[in-house]
Amino acid sequence: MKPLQSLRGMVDLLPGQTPFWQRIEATARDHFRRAAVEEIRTPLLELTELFARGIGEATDVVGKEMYSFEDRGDRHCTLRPEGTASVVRAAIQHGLVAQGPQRLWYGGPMFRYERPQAGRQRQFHQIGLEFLGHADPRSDVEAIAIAWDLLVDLGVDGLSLELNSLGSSDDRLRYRADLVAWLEAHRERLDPDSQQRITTNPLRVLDSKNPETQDLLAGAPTLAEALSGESHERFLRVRQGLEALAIPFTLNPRLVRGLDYYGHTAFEITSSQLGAQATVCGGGRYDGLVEQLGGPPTPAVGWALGMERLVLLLNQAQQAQGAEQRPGAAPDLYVVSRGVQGEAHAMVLARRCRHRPGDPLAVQVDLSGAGVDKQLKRARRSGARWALLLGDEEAANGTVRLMPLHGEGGAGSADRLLSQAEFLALSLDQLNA
RNA sequence: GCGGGCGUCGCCAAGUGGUUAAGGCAGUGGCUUGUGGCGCCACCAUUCGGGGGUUCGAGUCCCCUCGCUCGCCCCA
Repeated sequence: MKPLQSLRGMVDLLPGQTPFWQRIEATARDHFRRAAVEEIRTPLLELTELFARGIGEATDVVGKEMYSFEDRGDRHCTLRPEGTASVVRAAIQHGLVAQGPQRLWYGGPMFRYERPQAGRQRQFHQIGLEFLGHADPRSDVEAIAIAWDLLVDLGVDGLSLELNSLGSSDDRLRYRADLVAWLEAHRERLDPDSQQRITTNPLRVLDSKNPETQDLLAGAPTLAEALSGESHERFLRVRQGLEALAIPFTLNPRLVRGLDYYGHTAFEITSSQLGAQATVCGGGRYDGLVEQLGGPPTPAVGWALGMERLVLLLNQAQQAQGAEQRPGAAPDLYVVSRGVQGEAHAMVLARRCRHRPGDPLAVQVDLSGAGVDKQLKRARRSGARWALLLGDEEAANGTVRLMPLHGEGGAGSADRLLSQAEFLALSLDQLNA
């Protein structure tokens, strides 16, 4: 029988990798706590309509990337492709937005049916932040600052923050008309992809990777020129806020986000050290979404960061430092035993060590029944700091042999014969002595 | 959905038409029924992702398929 494999684009996280994930999660939690942001957890499965209405029918995410199916009650269900729509739905459903501004974060798996490549999988993980009910440009600044500080704290370098303003929906409508007219006038000189997008999503043409198209675009009307005085003023205040916090950014007038709900501030944090999928964190303002999903008019801003891409960067950073990979769950103590009495004794002592008051120890018991030298070899490889040797003699007279595993160590010279009670009473410092 | 590259043991990896599929790491057993990063010995792929074809003969050539990977599109 052939062994089964995971589904394409669905990735197992093996023990060698999980410490990176735990570190990111712990750091994120800490930053959110310090910024008074509360966690919200929503279902992985939602009605398809939520995403269709929230993200936009015409977007790629909704048009071709959703994991959708009908359940046994003929409901149209979709595995969430992003977090914002669900969070907004939950906040409306439970009256959160009616209770005043909300500062929320979430984390977990998202699903998009795309061709996997570096930094992109079908099941991937995001951590996201959503501020609901704040219109002030300072909320944009704070949201971005939290993301920036988190990434910096994780030790990721080579990051850059790119910023743009998409203006109000009126601004965009006006600009869109101007842009389409201009693009139509230059249609023959555009690459085929961009020609397509004149009708499907003209703003995206600005983002084209075709060099000739980019050259041509130098003469196109810009979004910045199309901003109303009010939008312009708002964007200025966001920029000033970031400058006041000494968070470096570059203006990118071509930055256009792919989900329909974004307006005004849009930003991405990218890394030069990733492949083609260089965006680590992306977000912006989405003032119309809450109302569009049936809630009261509520301004909002948020972002999401891609865990896999962050893990990629942390891996690279570690390799660059040549850091040695230590077992993630190395025990303090490795218990080696021999003989019927000794083995029984080992189980009892291991449990006492794990549950002793004061300094509980992380203990691994060798369960192989192999010879003592084999067990000691494994003890060393486990990364444990000490080994405990237990045989029938020790079991009979209530003693243990304690052996430090790292450091110089001559043959057998360093092990200590202790009574059980003495051993259990040793503090971590005394163990090292 | 569209391109490019790749698929030999858990991991790394030789081998490019002629059979006995190297080697290293890890693993298991032993030398050693109780003592340290070793060392030595043994075991560890009837089979080269899968299927079909060409050939006297295929891991090696051809076709199909699956998977991985990088890129496009798009996004975190």
